[in-house]
Amino acid sequence: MNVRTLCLGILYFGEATGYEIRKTASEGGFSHFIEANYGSIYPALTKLTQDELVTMREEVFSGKPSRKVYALTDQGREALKAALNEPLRADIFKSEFLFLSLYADLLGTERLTEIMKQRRADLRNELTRLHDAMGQCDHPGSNFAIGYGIALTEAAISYMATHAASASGLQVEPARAAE
Amino acid sequence: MNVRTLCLGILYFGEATGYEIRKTASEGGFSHFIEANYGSIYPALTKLTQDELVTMREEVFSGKPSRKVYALTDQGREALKAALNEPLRADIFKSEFLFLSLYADLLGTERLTEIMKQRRADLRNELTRLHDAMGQCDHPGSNFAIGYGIALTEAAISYMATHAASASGLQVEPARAAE
DNA sequence: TTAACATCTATCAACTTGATATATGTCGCC
DNA sequence: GGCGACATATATCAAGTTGATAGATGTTAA
Repeated sequence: MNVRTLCLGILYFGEATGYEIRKTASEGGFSHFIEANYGSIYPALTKLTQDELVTMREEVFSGKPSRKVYALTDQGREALKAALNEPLRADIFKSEFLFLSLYADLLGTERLTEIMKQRRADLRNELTRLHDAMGQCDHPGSNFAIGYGIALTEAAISYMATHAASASGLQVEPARAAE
Repeated sequence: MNVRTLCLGILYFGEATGYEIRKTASEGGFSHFIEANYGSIYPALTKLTQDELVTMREEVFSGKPSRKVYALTDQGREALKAALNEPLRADIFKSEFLFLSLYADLLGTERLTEIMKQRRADLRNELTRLHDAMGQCDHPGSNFAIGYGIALTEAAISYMATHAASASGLQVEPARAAE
């Protein structure tokens, strides 16, 4: 899925500026499965405007930078529908953390401990963020997506907890804590 | 993390061709958290050879296409260590499936049912693949990474199972199956 | 008042993706 | 034997994305 479809999808929920689209994608309730940067969003919005899938309205204020508010057209709504009926692509998951874990023997206990601690903190924060997002939202589709995120984050936290011993010393046999 | 570091990391476990590196990254036991294509691997290997972080040995066979076997140098091993001590980047997760779930009301029951069914099948396959990978491997770091994948895949399967009712008709209130 | 942070636009080099092309070997099957 | 499908192995490239940066202004807290 490309950023153009992503923009259409976010604009489906209401008009927005490029800045707001990025915020929704990268920091909002959906940020656990979406990502987009300015460098792809702004060109996408320009292209979508040209193709008349969105409209652009510039709000100009004296002595303030203007904002460009984009909104979905009927054509845009159809294009979104069409895109949603394309063959579904597989999820993408990339984890530098897991990559690092492969090289535990190169890392040293201190670095390893720090990484594991950081990861546990990150997961807890993510879980809080997701619970907040769930609380602020009663749209069924969104709840399904956020719930999925919560389920996976909880599983990750649980895995980290049960593997903490082997995690801080991966070179040691796992799951044989105290012999 | 860039593809150069990824190549160094894979070559740490032994020499390989570009083809094999891609296979390890995209289909091997680590493919649930790593990804790389020829278009990034081949340029990366060329650069790494120039920088003397890897060596290249060309195996020529008469009447067979030659293969270029790459191996880590001592400098390369140091470069890998250095890269592993860089600040850790956040995981990346992108899911077209979850994105789609946001627009359940645009989709129609049939398409939605098909997607959910497909996803359950994909998750089961992924779990099998991970269990196989776990069985073929007794390196502690790898087991930790694969175990993490198994834990999250199981959580996803479980979530799909408990939310199947609301999933095939997201426009309906979730978690109120049989009233 | 001053620094930090938020809103909003936009750009761009470097990198990655995804598809494709080329050549040959191997395996199963009728 | 021959045929098609798949595996090994190289490589390229347009199009798209990332990640960092720049610039202008507003707001908030110390």
